[in-house]
Amino acid sequence: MKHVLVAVAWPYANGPLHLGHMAGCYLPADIFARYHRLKGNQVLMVSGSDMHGTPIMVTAQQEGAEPEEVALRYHEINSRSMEQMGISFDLFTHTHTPEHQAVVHEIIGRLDDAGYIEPRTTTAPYDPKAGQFLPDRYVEGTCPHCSSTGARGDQCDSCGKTLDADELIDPHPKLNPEVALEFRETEHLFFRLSAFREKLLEWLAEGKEHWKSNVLNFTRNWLEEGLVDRAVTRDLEWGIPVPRDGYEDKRIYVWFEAVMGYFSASRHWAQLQGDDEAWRKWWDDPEAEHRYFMAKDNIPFHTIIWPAMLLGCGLKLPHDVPANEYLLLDSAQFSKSRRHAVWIPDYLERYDPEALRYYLAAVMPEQKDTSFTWEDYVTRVNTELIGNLGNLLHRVISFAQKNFPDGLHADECSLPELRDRAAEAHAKMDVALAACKFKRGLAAMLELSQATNAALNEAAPWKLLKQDRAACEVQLVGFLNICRALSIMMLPYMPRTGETAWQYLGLSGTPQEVGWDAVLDGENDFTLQRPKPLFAKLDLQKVLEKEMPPNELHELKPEISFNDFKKLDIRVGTVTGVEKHPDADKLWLLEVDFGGPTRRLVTGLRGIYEADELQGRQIAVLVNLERTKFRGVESGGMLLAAESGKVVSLLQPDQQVENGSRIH
RNA sequence: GCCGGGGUGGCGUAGUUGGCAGCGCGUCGGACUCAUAAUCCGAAGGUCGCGGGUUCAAACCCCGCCCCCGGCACCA
Repeated sequence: MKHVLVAVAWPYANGPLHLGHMAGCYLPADIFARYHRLKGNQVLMVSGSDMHGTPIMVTAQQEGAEPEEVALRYHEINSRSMEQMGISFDLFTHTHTPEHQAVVHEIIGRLDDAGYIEPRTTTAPYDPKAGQFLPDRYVEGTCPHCSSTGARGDQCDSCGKTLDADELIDPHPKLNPEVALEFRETEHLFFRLSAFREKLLEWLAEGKEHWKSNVLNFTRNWLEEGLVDRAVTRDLEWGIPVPRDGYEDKRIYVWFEAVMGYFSASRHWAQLQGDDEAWRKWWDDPEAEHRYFMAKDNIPFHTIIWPAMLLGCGLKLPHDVPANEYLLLDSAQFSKSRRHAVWIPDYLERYDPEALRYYLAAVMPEQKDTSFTWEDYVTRVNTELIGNLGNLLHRVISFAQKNFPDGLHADECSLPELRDRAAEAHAKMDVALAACKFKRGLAAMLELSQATNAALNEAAPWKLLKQDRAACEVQLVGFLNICRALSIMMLPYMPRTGETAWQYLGLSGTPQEVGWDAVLDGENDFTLQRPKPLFAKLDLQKVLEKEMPPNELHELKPEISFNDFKKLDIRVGTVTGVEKHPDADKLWLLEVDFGGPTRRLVTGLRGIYEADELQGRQIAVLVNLERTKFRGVESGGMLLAAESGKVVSLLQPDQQVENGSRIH
């Protein structure tokens, strides 16, 4: 019996969860946790909502609400999604709790005692009118290198050099250009991340054979490039207070405290159990294993920053960080702002969570990005989940129940070969699940189901029934035992379905109690219940009708007046020249003829349109947009294009018109 | 440009100590009728991105190149 900590990345509480979140970390973590529980190991699975991110403040501002209100709202929504999807957290909390705050303060104290936290005085841009410090990117001024006027406090777009805000000449707040900025001294706490480079390299040097190569490579690369000490406090109001005099107006930077949630949630869970020390079984036991589940964007936080903190206070390091790649939607990344997403709450309104668990496990982005499409979802659910697995259970149980309503009995196993196949599949699954290879585990189970379908056709109990009823009964017990095995084996993937099948089989207790190692134990007696199909078949046409109409009128922007519209000067022009931007890979420089002198446009269409596709083409351009420079080159307008998922398509008049023609 | 991942039959994919290239969907033919028009059997279909090299043997190792995806730089 082992103690296994299943730690899952903390979702930002600024929006609902989508399929990518599920496939990326919550489902794999849950499959893993359920597998270990079935094995009889002690699992502690924790996560929660990250309440303090800047995106939440932005969302709150947009909605005119308080950050806490927004965060709690999404925390509730996401907690419910987790529950409905059957993600079996021992605790799904959030970072805006007294328990989390207490642990964060404790960890900072431990790091501080060990000499890894130090205050440093820096100068930062301060807006005297607003009475607050400003983030560098909200500061504008004249670039000391190229004298361009629109340089930001973090970088000058004109010459591309990175800057500090205090290098700018005549700095002012971007949002209030008339205010003269001051630079005031401000003290912040820094985490001496750089002190951990050697220790982290040592840690990564051995015993990491089971790590995914991308995780390991990515991490080593980061370390090679060197670690920079990072500020862990910020001049903000939303976040965890800093336990130090003089820091009353500051908060702990979210990247620093959110990862501590793994530890705080373990402790919080223990308190809720009524045993404040219960967490130690996972954190103090040298044999305990910690696994962290997340998508690839989170790798450095879990392989460098959090481990550094763990080293700094002498806590247990991750055993594995099996980060996934991304699940894409129709080959393009999920995106909240582009409304390119399938949200979990929307999915759950119409479809079966267990079918989604099946499908996402089958296409899980374990080695590389994979795609969700509704067509593929319907196909795989109908053919693999229902046709192969669901139908097998249904055909065996319903046939046996119909013909032997009073029960079946056999003294020995009538299908030794098939039982061997089951043993083989069980062993394969065991290896795969222990190594977090969930697609492989699922495939092993379906192979068994497929082989059982074949054996059933071969044995043809519906024929035998008429010739030798007793022999048929014995044979059916053999098949029912395979169904029994499958109903346990499917539990990590589809827990509710496994339980339902168990009930139809008329077996006592729950399959969870019986456990993983009892998969091959055979029963001699079955008294079945009349089964109903385990899954509902999907109709592709109907699904597409529901899901495909673009949600055009969702999230409509606020209404504007005709006068507002008249402010836009949109013209037709002809592209007369196309060149590459000298310093940027994604930008074209277009010369466009509007009937007078040509204008230069900088546009991000490189990679979408080839030069010869643009040359000579008429396009629609917003020409009175404020001029900005893109990596040093000024753009005289914005090209209009339609965007749908991955497709970007230029607008053009459907017949040749005079250059400079207005669009209205 | 830098970093990471990937290019395998129409589509989606497996293949980590180099040893006859597997699987699912789709297609075609057949079997069966217990089952959710489901299941099973068989067939067609692959220069394993390209070019070199190492080896008795390369999808796998080495070198060079091309293309795709993501991150950064950046941008919509």
